[in-house]
Amino acid sequence: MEEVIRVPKQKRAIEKKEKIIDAGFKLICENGYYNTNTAEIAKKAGVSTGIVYQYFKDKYDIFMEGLKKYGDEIFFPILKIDYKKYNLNDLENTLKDIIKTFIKNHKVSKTAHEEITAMIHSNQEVANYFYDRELLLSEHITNIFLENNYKVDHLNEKVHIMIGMIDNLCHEIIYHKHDNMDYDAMTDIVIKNIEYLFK
Amino acid sequence: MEEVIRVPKQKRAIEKKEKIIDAGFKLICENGYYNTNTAEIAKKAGVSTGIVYQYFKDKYDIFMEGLKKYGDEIFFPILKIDYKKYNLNDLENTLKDIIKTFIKNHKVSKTAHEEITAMIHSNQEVANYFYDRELLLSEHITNIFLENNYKVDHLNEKVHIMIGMIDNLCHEIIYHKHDNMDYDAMTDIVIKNIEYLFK
Amino acid sequence: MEEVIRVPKQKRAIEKKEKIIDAGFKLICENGYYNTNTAEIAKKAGVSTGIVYQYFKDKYDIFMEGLKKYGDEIFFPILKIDYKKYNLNDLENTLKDIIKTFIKNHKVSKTAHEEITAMIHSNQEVANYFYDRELLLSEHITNIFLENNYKVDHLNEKVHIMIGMIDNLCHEIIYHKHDNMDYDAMTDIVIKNIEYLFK
Amino acid sequence: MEEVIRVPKQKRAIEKKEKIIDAGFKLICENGYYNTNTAEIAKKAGVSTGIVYQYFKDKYDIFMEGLKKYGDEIFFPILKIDYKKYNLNDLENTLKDIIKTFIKNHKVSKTAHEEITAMIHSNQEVANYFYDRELLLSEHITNIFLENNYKVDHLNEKVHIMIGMIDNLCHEIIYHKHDNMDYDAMTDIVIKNIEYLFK
DNA sequence: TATGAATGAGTCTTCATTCAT
DNA sequence: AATGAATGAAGACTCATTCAT
Repeated sequence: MEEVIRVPKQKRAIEKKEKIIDAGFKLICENGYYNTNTAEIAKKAGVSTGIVYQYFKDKYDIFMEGLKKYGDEIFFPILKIDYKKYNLNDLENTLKDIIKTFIKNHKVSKTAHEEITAMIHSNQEVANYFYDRELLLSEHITNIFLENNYKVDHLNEKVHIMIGMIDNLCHEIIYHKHDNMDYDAMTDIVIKNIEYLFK
Repeated sequence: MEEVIRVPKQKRAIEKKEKIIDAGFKLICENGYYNTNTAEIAKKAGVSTGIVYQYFKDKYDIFMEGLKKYGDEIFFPILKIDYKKYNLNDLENTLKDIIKTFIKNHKVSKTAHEEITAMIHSNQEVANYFYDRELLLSEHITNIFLENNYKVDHLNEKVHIMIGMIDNLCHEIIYHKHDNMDYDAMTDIVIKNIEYLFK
Repeated sequence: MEEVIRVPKQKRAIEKKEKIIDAGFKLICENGYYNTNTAEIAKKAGVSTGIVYQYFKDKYDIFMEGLKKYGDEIFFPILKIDYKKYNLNDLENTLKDIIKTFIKNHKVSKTAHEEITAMIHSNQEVANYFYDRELLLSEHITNIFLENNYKVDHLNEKVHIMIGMIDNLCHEIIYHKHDNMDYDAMTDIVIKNIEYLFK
Repeated sequence: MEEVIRVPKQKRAIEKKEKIIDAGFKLICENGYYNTNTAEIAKKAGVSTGIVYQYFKDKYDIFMEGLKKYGDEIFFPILKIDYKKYNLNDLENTLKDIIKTFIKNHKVSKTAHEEITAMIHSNQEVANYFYDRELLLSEHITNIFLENNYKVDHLNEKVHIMIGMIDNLCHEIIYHKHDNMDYDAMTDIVIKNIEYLFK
């Protein structure tokens, strides 16, 4: 019976913790770690400053839990893609699809990534996170090719180059800071290049 | 009475200002803006904390002057290259040369860049600096091609793609975090790809 | 609406209150008032933090009730001794007995006393408690002598001196921090001195 | 030349540091470590909160420096006495002199001691301080006797007992909480007892 | 009654900036 | 011009106490 009564309490507590993570991580991603203080986080989460420290060791802990919770989704959404759905016989459309996926979460990801990047140097845990995921991303994409019987030399290297190209392209498309750029053309060029890469 | 930021005219004064910029910018690039305090900067510069504010409006100003002074050298050394020296008939060696130039300053540049990137979002001036230089870099490289009578469609886009590829390649080579990568092969692949791009 | 401190009447409630007093007073005696927090007390007592404030006005109240409950037992166990049992014709053995009694509870008492003493200055109630008990202790011991027809001048003063000597002796014996001390000899000397005192 | 100019600055800085120690240690001795906050200390010292941390690592450091500076003077003034001045042939007057010395600084000492005692348990450094001084005090008094060719058994033990008696006596005299006490008589009794002790 | 989540005032400490000298 | 001591606002974190359930 006690169990039954306690459950909603736990649920509420969990929800509150989630709210703090969400608020904290969002603020940090938007404004940076040092431009975000615990009072703001608490306020945005709709809680008092005190409760924050009931759920988290310190401010850094909030951030780290946010990174664990949303990191993949924000920075590496492509990891969630089921590569079995791809048919690399139609590489062009596959790439277009991947590019679309990249773009979809790229905007928030890029800002967040840049606000956070500085922490990679001062904090090993953050550095490890990104290192691990980049490795996974490479492996993941490589697997897509392997599954589709793409047999090329230096697959690892080529995948890495490809990811970089797509990443740059997406960044460019999203921010399109350069008004003398034709993004459709750019996309085509990138795709052609990748096709050349894996020929 | 309005505070007056002194413009040093005497040699010693100028040297002092330079020392502060050098010390401050170096520390910020290495450890980040928020992990560097003015006392450290003054100490490393060999001056008193008070004098800092005779030459600079605030801590941010030190950083900004450092960026103006060293930014190009660190982040965009390639802008300093005389493109007339290149002969694009030998594109391969030209690219190898460019890659070498990138790599040379890339290491310090990359750490610095990552420590600083976060400031792009909170500060328009920093954002503008990088935006302007990226534009210049594109133009600069584009000019190398134009000077060498490379006439291709979408030159701007291709140059941008090329710069991205080189940038990624250099980053990978310098940090070579991935032990399953063959960097020589990777370099060759990138060069081949760029050649394909401009064919 | 005024807060009401509940006076527990049901057995379970009374037990709960006792548990809180016991846990709280013990922790405070061991670690000090400011090094003990209510969460710890509640946890050690096996109750929720909230319930504490149903039985006690505040943290200080817990301590004070603990002092009232255990103070005599810990700090003044000698007050519980039935002085009729003593035969001061055999002063030596009587003193040895008293010393033994002192020592028995001295260890816990001394730590507790030292952790608590600071509160004497900031709180009149605590000060009064110790003042009253010291008085009682003097009276009590004095009575032992009176009952045994010890008629000496300045009995009050002598009793006070005696208590001090015994207290110091016990403290020394228990902590025996000084390795150049012969505690048996010391005890003998003290007893001799007290005998001299009441001759 | 620089040296010459710098000296007064250093002097002022040292004075300020002293002021903080004095204010901090006094407040802590009077009100206790946990009842004294850095803002109060700074205010009483006539400085800003910030400067405190230029001179001291933390609040505890202020206390500890105060203990080192004033500890002996407050808690063990007798250590400063030149024991060569004593002639133990006239033990009575010597003791009266010692008692006077004890009493002089006893009042502040006792309050301070009690406020501080709690820290002995949580902090080894404080514990060591008092342990060392008590040892020194014993040695010091013992030396007075040795210098005066007092040859008795168990000198250490007797000295310890004597110090305890004097300490208690002084405490009683200063606070004279017990209105049924004749302090002159008590002093005489104590002196007689000590004489008996060393006979 | 009982729970334990929640509150928010209070504390220590840091650091960009100012000021007396 | 130069020093470095001084300022004080701001931030992270704690904890006695209250409150919704």
